[in-house]
Amino acid sequence: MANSDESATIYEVAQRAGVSIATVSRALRGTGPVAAKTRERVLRAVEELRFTPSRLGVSLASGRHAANGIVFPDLSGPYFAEVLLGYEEVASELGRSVIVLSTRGRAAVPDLVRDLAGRVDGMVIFGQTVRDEVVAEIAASGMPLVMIARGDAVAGADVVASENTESAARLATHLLGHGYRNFALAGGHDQGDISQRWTSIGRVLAEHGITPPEPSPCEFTVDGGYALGRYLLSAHHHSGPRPDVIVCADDQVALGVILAAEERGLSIPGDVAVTGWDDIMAARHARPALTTVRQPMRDLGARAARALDELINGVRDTPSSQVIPTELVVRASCGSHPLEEA
Amino acid sequence: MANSDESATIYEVAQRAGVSIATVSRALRGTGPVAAKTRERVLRAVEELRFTPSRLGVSLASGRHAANGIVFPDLSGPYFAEVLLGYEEVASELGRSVIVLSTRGRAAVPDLVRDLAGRVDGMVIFGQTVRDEVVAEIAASGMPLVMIARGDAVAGADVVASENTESAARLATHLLGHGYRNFALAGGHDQGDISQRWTSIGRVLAEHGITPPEPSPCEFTVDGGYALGRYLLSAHHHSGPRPDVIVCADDQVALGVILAAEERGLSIPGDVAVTGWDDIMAARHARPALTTVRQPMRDLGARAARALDELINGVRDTPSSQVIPTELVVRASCGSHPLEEA
DNA sequence: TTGTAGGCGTTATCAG
DNA sequence: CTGATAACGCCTACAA
Repeated sequence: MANSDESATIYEVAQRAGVSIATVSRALRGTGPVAAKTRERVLRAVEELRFTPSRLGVSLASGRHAANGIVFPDLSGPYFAEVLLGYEEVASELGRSVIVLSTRGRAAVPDLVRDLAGRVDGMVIFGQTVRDEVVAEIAASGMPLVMIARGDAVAGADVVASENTESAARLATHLLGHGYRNFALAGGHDQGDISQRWTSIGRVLAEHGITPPEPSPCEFTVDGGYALGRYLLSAHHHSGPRPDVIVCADDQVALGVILAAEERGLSIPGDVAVTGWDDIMAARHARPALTTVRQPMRDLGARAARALDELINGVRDTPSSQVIPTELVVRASCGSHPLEEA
Repeated sequence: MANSDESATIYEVAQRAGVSIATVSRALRGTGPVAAKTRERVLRAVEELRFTPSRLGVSLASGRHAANGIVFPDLSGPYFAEVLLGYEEVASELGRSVIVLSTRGRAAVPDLVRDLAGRVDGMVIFGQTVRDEVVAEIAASGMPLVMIARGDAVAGADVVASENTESAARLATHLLGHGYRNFALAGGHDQGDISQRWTSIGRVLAEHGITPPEPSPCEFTVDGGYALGRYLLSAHHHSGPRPDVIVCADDQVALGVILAAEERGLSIPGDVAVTGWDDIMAARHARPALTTVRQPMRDLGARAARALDELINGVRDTPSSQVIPTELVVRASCGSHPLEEA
């Protein structure tokens, strides 16, 4: 078999079929009239040569990449993976390839994002991964844009986010119902979805005459939560009493805090209650099982993909904003539940 | 601001700088001599027009996509996410974009893979995601190819896998040391890395005079493990005695089996021991903590990316095969440890 | 040192 | 119905 390394071009097909390249293109794309007999000849030539149109040629001529990008702050942990899953699934169904970019640990993020922009027809960006200025530049260039989990809107971009304010208030209220009064907030963030939650929790606490604590910063990983947990639960570092509940920015942080508590010989929720956010797989299986707020991560990705497709195809001209509801998932880590058990 | 929607071309830059496009190209790519003064004019024009070379143009002319693909059987669960993380990180460092494709639930996989092949300079494919015939076709077309976690080799393709046979034997030996004799294997697979493990475990059992059990098929998810666990642990469905240890194909299955055991009122490891594979995050936090075999998932991705880069750049002409060692992680779910505690 | 012109692989617009 | 031919945006011999 003389397997040529390079794949055939439309010219070779045309020559073999004894027609012009225009006819080949028409026959293949059904974009114009072609005599049945001619089409057959073309198709046979295509078959024999195993011709596949070059993506580059198609894209250059049609002006479309048939691909879209997604920019993550990080790819570690279950949260982003789930979003990607939902995104890829829908994008693929819509006939679009997915190019992923993680900005984690990368220096020249703006350049990477610009490069990505040159490869796609539109992109999704997680809030707080790319400087506002760069996002604005991309948006201004006319690139269809969908922001995920971003607090403030960007001109011309769609927004898909999960609900934060109400669910955070529900969580706070639930914890107050358990009788906790000395809250600690694990995982600081001055903008984006997490800050929305802290603000909401702070408001509820204030309504109950409790001064909202300042969120303690930490990395959003198990290790980060562990380190912060050790700090929060050590007597040395605190003037006031030990917190009776630690509300964590996400489940990974919460798992780390639980580890730290165990190490200190503290029982959960007996000595200190812990809650997470997201409802990742480990939350359900943890010891104790983690009270958390379930985010519809796949749906987040899926909706972003659909919104982006609408933008790209010009189905919609006005930007849309979707907020997906979340669900409070009460498990053992926040204490026994007198209400439910009554 | 008259922000043109379309970005500038090299022609506009050339015109503004009062030079030819060839000079612009040379100035930008440093691919030929350019007078310092001329270069300056060009760079200023580039700046003013915010010119970014079109990827399509560059790729078409240079014959390179500066991108590579990766084909997953699925994107759910922590395993694939970790591999992707390692892969994207290295690929990005090497200046290559990453296009992901998940074949899960998709009908026209061969077409999707062919399309992907048209967008990249090389690709990584997980074992058992694409029919051998199609893989061979891609390889024969001259596309640099790296297979991950695939049992048998493909002509011309690199292979990166984690070690299975030895670690499975180690696991089996450890469990025999606990005194277990009635094994169940959860998660059937007739080829690929998982079948290697079963084979290895079977061999060790046989050496101890135990007839190796047939692996029970199930979906590789928590739900799949739960369903199978219910079956394996129900008296009705078994003529022989209940298994005293269930070795699972991966951690997710194991977590599901644990759930099923709990539901049946069986204690782990008291009534039945359970082991997983991979060491995903939930394994460490599960109740009881899961004995498992840690796979270096990020490293798997990272090495695949490097191997692929070598193939693409022709650094290597003979295919390489890497096997990454794994680590037996003994936790509570397989029983108390007299040896360690002695 | 710089410019001209051909090529990369399609699509699409015109004439025929 | 079909065939030239001009884009699309860039790179790079080859000439000047």
